[in-house]
Amino acid sequence: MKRGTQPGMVRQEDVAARAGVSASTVSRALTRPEMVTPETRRRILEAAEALGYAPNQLARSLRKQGSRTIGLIISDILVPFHAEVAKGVEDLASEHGFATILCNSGEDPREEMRYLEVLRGFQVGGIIIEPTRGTAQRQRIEALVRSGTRVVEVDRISGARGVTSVLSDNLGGAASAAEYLLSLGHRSFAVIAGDTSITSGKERLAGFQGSLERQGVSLDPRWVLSCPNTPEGGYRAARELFARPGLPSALFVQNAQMMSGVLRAVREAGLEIPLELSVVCFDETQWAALVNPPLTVVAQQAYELGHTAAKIIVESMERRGARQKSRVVRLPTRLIVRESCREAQPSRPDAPAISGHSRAR
Amino acid sequence: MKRGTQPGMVRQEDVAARAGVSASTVSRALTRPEMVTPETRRRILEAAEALGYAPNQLARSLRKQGSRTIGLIISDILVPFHAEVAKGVEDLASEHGFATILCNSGEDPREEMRYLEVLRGFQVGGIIIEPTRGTAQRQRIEALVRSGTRVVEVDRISGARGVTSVLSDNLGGAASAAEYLLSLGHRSFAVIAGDTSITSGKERLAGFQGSLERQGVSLDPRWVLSCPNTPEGGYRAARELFARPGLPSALFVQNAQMMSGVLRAVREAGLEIPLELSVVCFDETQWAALVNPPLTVVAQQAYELGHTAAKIIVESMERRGARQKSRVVRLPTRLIVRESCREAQPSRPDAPAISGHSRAR
DNA sequence: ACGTCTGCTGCAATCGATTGCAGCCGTTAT
DNA sequence: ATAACGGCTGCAATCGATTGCAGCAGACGT
Repeated sequence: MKRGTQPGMVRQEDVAARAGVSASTVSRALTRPEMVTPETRRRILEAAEALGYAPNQLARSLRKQGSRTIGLIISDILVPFHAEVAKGVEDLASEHGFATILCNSGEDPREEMRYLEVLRGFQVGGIIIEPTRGTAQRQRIEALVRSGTRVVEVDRISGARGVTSVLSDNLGGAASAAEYLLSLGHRSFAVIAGDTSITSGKERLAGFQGSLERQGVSLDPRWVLSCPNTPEGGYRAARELFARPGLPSALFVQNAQMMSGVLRAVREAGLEIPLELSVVCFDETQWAALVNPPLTVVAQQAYELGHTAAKIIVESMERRGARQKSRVVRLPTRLIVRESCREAQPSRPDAPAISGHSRAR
Repeated sequence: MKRGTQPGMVRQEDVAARAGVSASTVSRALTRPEMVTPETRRRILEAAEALGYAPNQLARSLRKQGSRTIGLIISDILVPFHAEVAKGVEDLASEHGFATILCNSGEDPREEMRYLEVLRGFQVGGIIIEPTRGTAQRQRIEALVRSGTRVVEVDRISGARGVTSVLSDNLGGAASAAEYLLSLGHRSFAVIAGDTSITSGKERLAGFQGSLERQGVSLDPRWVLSCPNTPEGGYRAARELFARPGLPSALFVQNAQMMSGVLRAVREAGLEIPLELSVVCFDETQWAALVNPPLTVVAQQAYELGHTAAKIIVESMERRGARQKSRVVRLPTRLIVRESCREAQPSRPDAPAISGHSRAR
């Protein structure tokens, strides 16, 4: 009767009964084979197989004080960059027998805090998070770390002390874009910077600007636009830029989400890339090579970002003694040159307002 | 000393001590407020807050015989369609206080079986799976369902009895593509069908072909190519088609992954779309409107697919009495007309082999 | 032949939250 | 005044796997 309520529930004890041993022995046969006579072990495995036994991870984790689980908090799995990070995490996790709990914070600090709490409740072995700006979360993260939870940040830095971060060399990546444009002769630039309150945005802007300045070229702040990191944000920013007189000859877009919006604006404005405007953007995507013209981009190693973060957590769990010390891992970026930039025209007297020719269908 | 090992671990008992009650009362204050005096409850909540208490979900789930968790098995989170499904699942789950465990099967039946087992071990409340072909998995799924685990299939059908499936109206979607092309006057067609051993591929092909036949047009099987559901697969299939003489005037590509490969082949072959070839593909993507020309596609409600599947599981858990009966939910598709098709030329004497002009950069 | 050691197994406590049952106290009806 | 009742709380068992400790058998040495 009692058994009937959960027909599928097979416990170690059931396996033990069938194999004629005690539950302890079953446990040992499964987790520490060397402690059990081969013959006994064989009988137990056979019984387990016959009954379709699967160990109850909840009970195991409860006893072991920690589950083989990694919590992943990202802003939005629909953004290909995040999906790649997630894949990297999941691959490494599953390779080591860990499960991945996926949480979409939607860039909302309150959701992020809630998830942090939820994951703690699940006794996860570690948390990988892409932190939003905000001191409340930073403090929460610090508290978690102090209480012994392993936390690794990806893509951004919250500023919390004692946390390891894995991210791209945003400075270097943006600088390589700047250098490339400079080498083509460009001297006037616009930047669609996106959300500069998060570290990645800040770093990319600083990298781009710094590289220019090292070459004695200054970036006019009126041509640097902040906006939400979304296609819509990019679209609006681009529209605003294109509506102004004296458009610079080159544009740097700080991520691919915004870039897709920029392309829409480009199309609507009837601008010719790279004829009238050279463009480089951060992030490689499936479609960067498919659009017209193929885009020159700064590629991040998104998969490796996630993979590395997960590896740090798993390794710190395996050798459980050593307390992880915090550090920052930077993964290099790579400039992929395609066809969205061309040499700056020697010296147009002064940049004429872009012509208003009708959209080229 | 013992306490010192896990400094962050606060238990109900600790909260109870601080509030001057027993652990049972703490439990009730948290989960069944009406059973506790308001004043007591207030003291308990205060103590919990002060100590930073978070309930141990593992212990709770162990006792309750089931966790508020949904397992999601998909082939690859990098495919935008799957990411959207995942987002739909995660959104609904988190709305109801469920966590989502993400598993990438990589389309590998053995991985899929392994994950099924892992998820059972986690005592998940339900499993959402995108099943690969194969009888072994079908049987495993049937066994799971018999043993009381809630399983919902998305996007595809494994054939397992007793399972609810949520998928797109592939037949209707493909038919709408066919009808549209027919209405433009096309009479000769090629299809890049992808993997026709999985139900979605099979259904789309059947829908396309069926629609043609109802109009008295037949589909020449030599112009129907199977291939892996990947960009590379689409690329190779397209190359093969383009190398043959007598290319039909319209092409149907059965998903977006393959479509991105097809575009590459189109570019390399120097084909003009829609001038020399009209194209429709299944799946809406971020980039469908960005490429040249913007693609006419059959859009699926991917997010809703995941959302609906998760809802079925959550609802069946809430009213735990009722055993879910299996059913099939079909979500409609929508044809989005852009610019990748044009009217068929009245009557070219006979389709000339495509010209081999050099690649237009 | 006896003691000792090694290797395997079982017993029982444990992880933290939940819940049936019983006890306690104050209130109300008779 | 006493009985009955209802509301709130605590006790202790429970979920399933793990593990320190002890027991037991067989091997080996002397």
